[in-house]
Amino acid sequence: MTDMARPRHRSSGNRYGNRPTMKDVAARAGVGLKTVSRVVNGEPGVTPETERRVQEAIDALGFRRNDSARVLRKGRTASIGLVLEDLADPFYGPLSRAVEEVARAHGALLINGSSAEDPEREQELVLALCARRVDGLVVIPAGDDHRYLEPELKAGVATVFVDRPAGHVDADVVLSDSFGGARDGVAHLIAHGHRRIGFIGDMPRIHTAAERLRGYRAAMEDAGIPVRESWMSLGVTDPERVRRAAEEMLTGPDPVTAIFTGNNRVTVTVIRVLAEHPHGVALVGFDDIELAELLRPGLTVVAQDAAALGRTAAERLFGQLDGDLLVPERIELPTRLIARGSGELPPAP
Amino acid sequence: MTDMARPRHRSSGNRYGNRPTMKDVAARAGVGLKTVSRVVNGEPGVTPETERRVQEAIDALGFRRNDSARVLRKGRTASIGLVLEDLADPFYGPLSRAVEEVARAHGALLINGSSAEDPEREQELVLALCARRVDGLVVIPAGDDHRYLEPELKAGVATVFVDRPAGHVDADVVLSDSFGGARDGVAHLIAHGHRRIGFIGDMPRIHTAAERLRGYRAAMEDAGIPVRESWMSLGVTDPERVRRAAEEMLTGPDPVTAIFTGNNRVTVTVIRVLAEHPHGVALVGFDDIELAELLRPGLTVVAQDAAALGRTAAERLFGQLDGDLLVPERIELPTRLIARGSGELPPAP
DNA sequence: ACCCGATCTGACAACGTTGTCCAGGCTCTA
DNA sequence: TAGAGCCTGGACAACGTTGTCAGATCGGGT
Repeated sequence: MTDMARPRHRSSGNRYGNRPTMKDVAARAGVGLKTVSRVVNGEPGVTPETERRVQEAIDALGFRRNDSARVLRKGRTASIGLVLEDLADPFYGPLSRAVEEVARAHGALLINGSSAEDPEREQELVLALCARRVDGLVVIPAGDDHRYLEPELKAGVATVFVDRPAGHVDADVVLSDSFGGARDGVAHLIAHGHRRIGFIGDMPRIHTAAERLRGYRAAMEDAGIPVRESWMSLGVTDPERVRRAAEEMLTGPDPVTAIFTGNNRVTVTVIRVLAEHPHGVALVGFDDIELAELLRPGLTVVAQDAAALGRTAAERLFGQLDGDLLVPERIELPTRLIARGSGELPPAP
Repeated sequence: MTDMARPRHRSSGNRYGNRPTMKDVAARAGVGLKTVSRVVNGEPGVTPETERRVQEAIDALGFRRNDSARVLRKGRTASIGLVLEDLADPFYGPLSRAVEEVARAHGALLINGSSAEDPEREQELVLALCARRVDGLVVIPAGDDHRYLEPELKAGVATVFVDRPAGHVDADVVLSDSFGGARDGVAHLIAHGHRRIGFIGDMPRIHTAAERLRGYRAAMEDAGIPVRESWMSLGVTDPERVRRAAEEMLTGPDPVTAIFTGNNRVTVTVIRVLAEHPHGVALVGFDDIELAELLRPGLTVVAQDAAALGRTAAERLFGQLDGDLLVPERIELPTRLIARGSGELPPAP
C-alpha cells in the first residue's frame, strides 16, 4: 500500500507495468494460449482466419512477447557478454563493434561492461553476466586469475579471452603478437641508427605490457645494445606519470634519442611531450592512432587490428556454441609496422 | 537424438548445460527450497549453522542464481538498453561509457546495439530490447518516427532520447546545442574576416545535421552574407563524398576560404584534404578530436561533451524509473568553442 | 450415412525463482 | 508446567512462455 501515487505507470508493481500477456491476447481473441504462441512464433497449423483474429488482439493490446520467460523455458538467451577495460578507449570501440556485428549475424544481443582495469570489478561483471545466463563471454581480462570461472565453463558457458590470456584456466585466447610487434618496432628504430632507446609501457602485471617490454629487450639484445634501467618505465598510463617518465628519459644522464611507447594512451602523451622538446626525438608507438599521418612528423606505429581481434574472438565463441571447436586454442594475430616519419628520424647528435 | 557427441558440455539441451538449481542445492544441504533462496539473497531468518550447510552445497555444486527466472518473478530486470549509431565512432565511446557508469551506480547492466544509422535496424533493436524487458532505454535515434514505441512507453519502459529528438513521441530528450554551436563556430570564422565559408555536414534528415546547417545559415545571415548553394553540401559522411564536396568548394567558381564541418567524421576527412591544399584554408569543426592541438595548425572546434550527454540521459532515465520526472523534458547542453589555430587563419587572398 | 485421416486447437506441465503462509520448535513468563 | 510469542524452515503458487499430447472439427471417400 505504500506506493499509490504515480498517475499511470507501473501501477501493480510486479507485472512489468501491466503488460498484456499471451493469456490476455488469447482471452481477447477467444482462442487458446498455445494458439497465440503459435502465431507469435510463426509456427504452422493455424487457420488464416484464426491468425487474423490473434494478430488483431496483439495489435490492439500492444502485446510483446516476454523474452525473459521464453529464455527460462528454452535455455538459450541469445545474448553474449563482453567485458572490456574501457569503452571510451579508441582501441576498444572497433573491437566491441566487431563483436557486436558477429553477434548480430548470429541473432544474439550484446551485453557489455567495463572493468576499468580492476580485477575485482571484472569478476563481479562476469558473474553478473553468467547469472543472466548469457550464452557466451568475450573477456578482456583485467585480472590474472580466472579460476572463478571454472563452474561456468563446466556448465557450458562459451568463453573467449581477448588481447590478454586468462590466468589458470584453459580457454580460447585471441591475441595480437605483442612481443613480435614490439621487437619489430624497436628494431626499426635501431635500423635507423638509434642505440639509446626508451620504453614506456603499462603496468607490468598486464600481459601485453610485459610482452611488449620483452620484445623491446629482445630487439636490443639482438643488436647487442646493453639496456639501462633508466630507459624503461612501466606503470599506470595516466598522463602525469607518462609525462614525467618521458621527461626523465630525455634529460637524464644518458638521454635517449628515441622512444618506443607501449600503447595508444602512452603514445598520445609522449607526442605531446615531444612537441615541446627541441631535438627531433624519434618515436614508434604500439597501436595506431587516427590522424597519425597528419602529425609532423607523421607517427610511425606498430598497428594491431582491433576489429579483427573482436571478430576472430566472436566467431570462435559462436563456433564453441555450435558445438565445434571443443579444444581451446591460442590464436595470435600479426601486427603491422607503418612508417610515417617519426620512427625514421635519425638520432639527434 | 541428433546431437549426441559433445564430450561434456550441454548434454541435455534445455537446462542450461545442467546447471544446478536451488532445488539441487536444497537437496544436497538437506533443507527446503526457500531456505536456499534466503541464503542466496541474504534474507534474515536462517541459523548460522544452516547457512553454513547451504553455502557449502552452493560452493560444491557451483551454483549461480538464474537471474532470468528471478526477473520473471520480480518484474524488474535491472538492465537498460542503449541504442546508438556506431560504437566505433569516437563520439559514442565516451557517451556509452558514461551511460554505463550511471547504470552501474544503479546496479543495472547495459545492453547495447548499433543501428548503423538505419531506422529499420534501430526499431528492430529497440523492440528486441523491449522483449528482453529492459527497464529503460537510451536511444540515439536513427529514424524520425518512433510511434512504434508507444505501447512500450505506455507499459512503463523508461525512455530517453539523446543527441537527436524523437519523432512523434513525447519523451525525454537530451541534446547538444547544435544550432548555437554551429552559429558560434561560423561566426568565429566571420569574425576572422571570412565571407566565403563552406558547410559540409551529414544527411539532412538527421536532426543534428539540419540544426547545424541552420546555425550556419543564421550566422551568415546575421553578418549579412548571402549564401551560395555550392557552399553547402549535406549527405553521407563517407570519405569519398566528403572529399569530393570539399574539393568542389575549394576549386569551384566562387571558392571558399574557410570550411565549417558538421561532425568529427567529416572534419577528419577535410583535414586530410586541406593538408594537400596549398592555400591556408580555415577550418572549424563540430566535435572535438583527440590530438587536435598537435596538428599544424591546431584544429579549432566546437566541442560537445559526449560524456555529459550520456550521463545526463542516464540520470534522467533512472529518475523516471524511481518515479520522479514524470513530465518529459527537453534538455539542451551548451557547446564550447576551442580556438587552436585552424579557425583563426585569415582568408587567403 | 459413416468412418478415416488430416488438420487445427487447447489443457497442462515445466523452466527456476520468490512471496505468502503455515507448522513446528524454541524461549520466556505467569 | 502450561501458554504465549517468537524464530526458523518448508510447501505451494505464481511469474509468462513453450513442448507435449490429446481432443475437436472438417472434408472426402466408401
